[in-house]
Amino acid sequence: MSRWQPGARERLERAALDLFLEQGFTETTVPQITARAGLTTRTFFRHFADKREVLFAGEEMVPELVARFMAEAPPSLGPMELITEGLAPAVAEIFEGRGLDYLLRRRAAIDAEPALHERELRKFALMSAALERGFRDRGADDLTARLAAEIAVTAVRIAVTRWLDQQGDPDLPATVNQTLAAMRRLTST
Amino acid sequence: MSRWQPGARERLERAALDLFLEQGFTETTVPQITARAGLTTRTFFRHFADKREVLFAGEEMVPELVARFMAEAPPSLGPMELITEGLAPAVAEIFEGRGLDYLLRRRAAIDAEPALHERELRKFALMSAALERGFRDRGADDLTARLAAEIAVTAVRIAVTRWLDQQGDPDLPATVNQTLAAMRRLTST
DNA sequence: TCAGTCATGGCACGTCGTGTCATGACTATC
DNA sequence: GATAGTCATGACACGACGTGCCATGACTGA
Repeated sequence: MSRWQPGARERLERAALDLFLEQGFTETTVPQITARAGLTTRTFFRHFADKREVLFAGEEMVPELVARFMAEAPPSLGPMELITEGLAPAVAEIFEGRGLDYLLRRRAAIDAEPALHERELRKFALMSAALERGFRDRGADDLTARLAAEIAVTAVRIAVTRWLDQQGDPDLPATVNQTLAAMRRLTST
Repeated sequence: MSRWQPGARERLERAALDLFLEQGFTETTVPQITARAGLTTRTFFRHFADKREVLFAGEEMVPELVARFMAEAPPSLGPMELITEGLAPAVAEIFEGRGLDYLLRRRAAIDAEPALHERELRKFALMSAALERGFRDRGADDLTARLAAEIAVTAVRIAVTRWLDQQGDPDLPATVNQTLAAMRRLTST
């Protein structure tokens, strides 16, 4: 490249999100995205495995973050204690990387397209699997590990929804804790 | 048709599942499926919206079943009571339609292919949305309805996994109740 | 200067999924 | 029975997706 430009990935992500919101996901073709980004179709698929992945870049690392977070937590904590005490800050680290504005636009695109919604569900499933492994490594039995992991991601998923609904206020850790509290209240009914 | 044959859908479903297990989902082409079923490619896409749907036929009705089930339940029951008392039998009605053998083979195919796993997650998301609507119609506030719905489907998802792991014994309602009990025990820790 | 590496372009190709029209079997009605 | 309507299927063309392969040009290090 003769002159420097913002990285190809960023340009593709921006162009894709804009087009998805303008025209819809299905109506947007990969050549349209790459034309707007000043690249070719072949290059798009070198950066993203498929058309949806352009909205999910960099999320491969979430399982690793989760694994590290759990390995570093005090071994004395039981699964539920770990969730109620450690989940909120860890989640903030994962989800607050990009600006709220980007996240809201991204969610609008995802909500409008079942295929993207499915991909979002897979993201949380991967997070759950990482949590489950973590709990098992900390000595939990299989069922407890699975339950704790699913409860944790459920709380996170609901909290993220509410947090975005409220335009980011209160902040994500607080919303996670509120959601967890409401969950405990409900299940003890 | 001059001679009667098992319905086209059934033949396609059987052929597809067999091929997915023999060769994998990606390696199986739609023409291969239709050739084995004695039909043409165009006919496949008249019966199923895409290649994955051949393993998810008839599940559009689940939201309706859920809606009916909730409308018929005594209005006095709170969300959590409704889950602990009504979920198990309702789930059995939904999931025990086909033989255990089919369900186990189907799960093997789904577990081997992320794209199919995503579709499975969407099925549960639709169930959750139907439950959420039902809880709201029964007077629950938004957060409670969402939480109760997600808790219910989480329990169902885990119960189905365990039930299949155990080759169907104990039966699904019992497994759902065990799972719910374990969940309450864990969250009250 | 030369070799190696890396991102990109360009092209061919197989598969997916849809629109459209034609055909043939069954059904109802007269 | 003859006729018209409905329904499932076949056949074909086509656009979009995603991949394999090779060429090119920029940067890097000896």
